[in-house]
Amino acid sequence: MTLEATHSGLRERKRLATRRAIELAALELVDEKGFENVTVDEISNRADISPRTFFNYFASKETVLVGDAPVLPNDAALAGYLSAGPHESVLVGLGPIVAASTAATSDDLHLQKLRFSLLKQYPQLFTLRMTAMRQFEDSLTEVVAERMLRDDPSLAADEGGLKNRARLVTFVAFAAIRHAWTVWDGSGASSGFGNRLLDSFEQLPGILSPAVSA
Amino acid sequence: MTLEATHSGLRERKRLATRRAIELAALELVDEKGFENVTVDEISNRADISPRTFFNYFASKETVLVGDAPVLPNDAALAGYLSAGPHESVLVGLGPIVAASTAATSDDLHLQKLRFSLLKQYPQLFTLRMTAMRQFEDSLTEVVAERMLRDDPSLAADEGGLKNRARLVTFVAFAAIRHAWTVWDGSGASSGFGNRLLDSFEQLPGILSPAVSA
DNA sequence: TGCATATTTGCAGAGAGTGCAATAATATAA
DNA sequence: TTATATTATTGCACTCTCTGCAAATATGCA
Repeated sequence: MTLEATHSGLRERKRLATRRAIELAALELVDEKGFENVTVDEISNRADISPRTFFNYFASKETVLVGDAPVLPNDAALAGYLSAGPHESVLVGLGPIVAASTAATSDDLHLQKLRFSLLKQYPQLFTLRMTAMRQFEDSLTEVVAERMLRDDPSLAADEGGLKNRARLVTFVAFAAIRHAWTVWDGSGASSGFGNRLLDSFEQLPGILSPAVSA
Repeated sequence: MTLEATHSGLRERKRLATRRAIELAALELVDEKGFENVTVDEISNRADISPRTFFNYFASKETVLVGDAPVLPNDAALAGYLSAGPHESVLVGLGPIVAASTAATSDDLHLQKLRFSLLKQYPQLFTLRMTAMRQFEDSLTEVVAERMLRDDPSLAADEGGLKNRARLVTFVAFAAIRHAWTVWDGSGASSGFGNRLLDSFEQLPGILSPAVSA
């Protein structure tokens, strides 16, 4: 139910098909020839549209490659996180939520793999994707803040402090996401990315411990 | 002692002056009119050089704005971190090193403030700067790995695991850097950025600890 | 069918960025 | 100082990205 997806007239379907054709053409071409050796004209040719139409769908040659940012699911996992109580880590508990968010992609497997490979290969694209995630980051920060508030209602007294603390948690969560990306070897698709993600989250408390458990 | 800085003939000094003039012109213009309303031609005009020369100094309109990435200092602080021993946190101890690295800028205060303001205002620029920090990130990861090895020589058995662990530590350190940036209000220059940075690092244990102090 | 609305396309043009060759400035050695 | 080598600056032509606008085309709906 993506706003207009239920309508699904001929127009809608054609638009989606065109969008997908452009993405596919772009990803394949860059995979074949390298980012800097591919022009928008070529992409448009392969996708059977005019160059002008390309820019009706995507703002730039980069944005067509990075894909949509994840969206926070409004489901049971989220509710569970919010009410987990003060004995569960505010940080590690974020793992399953992030995993659920990133799993909900409209891409098929082929596109996903191409994207992943390109994001690893071109830091500029990876970084652009991270920028695109800012909104997701903000939603996450709000969720964390609410969870903290539920765990300890007295935090409401210092709203600014709460927000800052929540932001730090979110940033660290994104560090875990980056880590999962970096470590996940495309070939080792043996274990899905979701598991890899949870793994990185669970490693987080441990990076402190060499000093603590001494 | 930056490779050729000791030479300091007329040529070197002119080059530096030109570089600085371009940076200043670019930062001021973007501050005055907004990023998208400034052209390379305008920047070149104000800096009294030809547009072609602009691209001899900087690869793009963006790179002139973000400044150079920090470099790891090879000093006492670094040596202290490496030999701090297993009872000091591998993560929090990174704070002073990062603070020292970011403090060593060739920018004067005016440029620094303009840059900071623009990086906050334009996410694309902030992201570009983060990309530029990748090399610094790699150096940091190596330092962390060596420190871990000194703390526990048995880790040498699993080289891949060590590297991954060190990477996670570095990524989390960068989360702290981002946090410091986000929280630091330019106006509140009352406490320098260095202190703000240390503050964020010291908040990390409170977030990573398995459970709150319940 | 006929009308309203959305999509595609071509075209002209601004701006970013590059390669190349000419020119100017600086360094160096006699 | 002068001749010569090296490096920096510049102009020019060119490719590519991206935008505004208006004409043409396709779809939705009564």
